[in-house]
Amino acid sequence: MTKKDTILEAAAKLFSEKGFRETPMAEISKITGAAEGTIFYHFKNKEELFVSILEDFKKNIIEEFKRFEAQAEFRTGLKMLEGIISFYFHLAATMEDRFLLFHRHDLYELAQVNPTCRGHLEEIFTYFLDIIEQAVSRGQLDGSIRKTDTRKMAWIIFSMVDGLVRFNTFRLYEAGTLYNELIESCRRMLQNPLALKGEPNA
Amino acid sequence: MTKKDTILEAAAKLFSEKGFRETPMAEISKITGAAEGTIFYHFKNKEELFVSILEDFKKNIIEEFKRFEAQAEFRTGLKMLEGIISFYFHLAATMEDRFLLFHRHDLYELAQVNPTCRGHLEEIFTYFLDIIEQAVSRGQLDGSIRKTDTRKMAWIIFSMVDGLVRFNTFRLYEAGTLYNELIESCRRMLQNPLALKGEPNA
DNA sequence: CATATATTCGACTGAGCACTCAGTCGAATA
DNA sequence: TATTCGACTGAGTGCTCAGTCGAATATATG
Repeated sequence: MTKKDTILEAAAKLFSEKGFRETPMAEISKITGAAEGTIFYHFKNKEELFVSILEDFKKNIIEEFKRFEAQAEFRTGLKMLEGIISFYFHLAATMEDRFLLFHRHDLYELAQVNPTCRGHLEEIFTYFLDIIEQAVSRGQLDGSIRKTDTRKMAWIIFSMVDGLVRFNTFRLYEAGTLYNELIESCRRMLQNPLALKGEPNA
Repeated sequence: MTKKDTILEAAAKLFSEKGFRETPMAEISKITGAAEGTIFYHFKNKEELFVSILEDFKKNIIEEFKRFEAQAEFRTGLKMLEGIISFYFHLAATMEDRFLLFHRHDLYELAQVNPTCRGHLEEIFTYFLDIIEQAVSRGQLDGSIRKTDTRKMAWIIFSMVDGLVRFNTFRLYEAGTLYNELIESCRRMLQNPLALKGEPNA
């Protein structure tokens, strides 16, 4: 691992745990053993370092989901949606620190002034919304999901799922215990009443 | 309005817009016309000022909801829940800056080290969850809502609603356009299938 | 009116911080 | 052997900012 990567990794951890503003460059330097100058040699400034981390997160998370999509097979769109939600929970647990970063306000603030940052953030959102929407569309075709505006439905589902992950991240509630209820609620929200007989969910 | 109130008001606005760390005391001083020393005369330190603002927000929002509860009347628990969601959206729009504060990470960070702050935050959450839970319980009694764990259901609903408000606050999506879809989704999520004939929702 | 108390003022302090820059060093290349 | 390169160093710089302090002014009280 190069020194640059070491810095990137340590900074990601610190920014996640303590926040962007609250992490002095001196601390990154101390932890990595790299001199402060070295950090600025690799990254123009603190902001660019942050954006690099976000870019990595984006790449990682999309890659993970691509792998998941390629490997998994679902009988219906509804099942696919359940799989996506489940995988989102799984990722949030295994990449907990990165999700903390993703849920921090720093990011949304920076996105308002830094176009590169905004670009990455939007790509992440768009990606999630797209695959949710894709599952909903498929469900509408195969009859497992009722007819609605797919994009709007995607927003609502994403809001619900990500909201619970956030509560979990902030230790306000143990989201895992809500998982079954969440899936059940989604089913009822989406299910095509006509399909009840033909496609049991048990 | 006393000088203290002027400071409180201006600080709330600035903390909401720019964040806690990003708002220097000097700016609060400049805007209010109060000297920096005056601010520290009324509030021990910056943190205490922030917590005072949170306390005000808590009082205001709970008061608003109390007024709403007292005035509104609902035929069923499900209708009551729809009313609550609607009112939450309404409040988020009219008290937009305070909600921004409520959705900022600053708050959750401070809550982890400052017990008073944590206390207020938990009271706010508890209050919202309680009234949602109350509506769900009532719905279960009158048959408009299916049987589930009421507390878990409250978390899911709150997560969904607050998540959309947050997207709106951060200008990621115009939450208003999702309102109808949201209500419809909630209905389906909660509705007691047995009650469909007896209690039409139109 | 005198005295005490509450409030307000703003210059000042010192710590913290992002970022700079002149220079080191080891490896590659001429 | 001489020269160039570029990763790396860390003391130094200038600025921002929360919080202090002593003086000034308003308000209340006897």
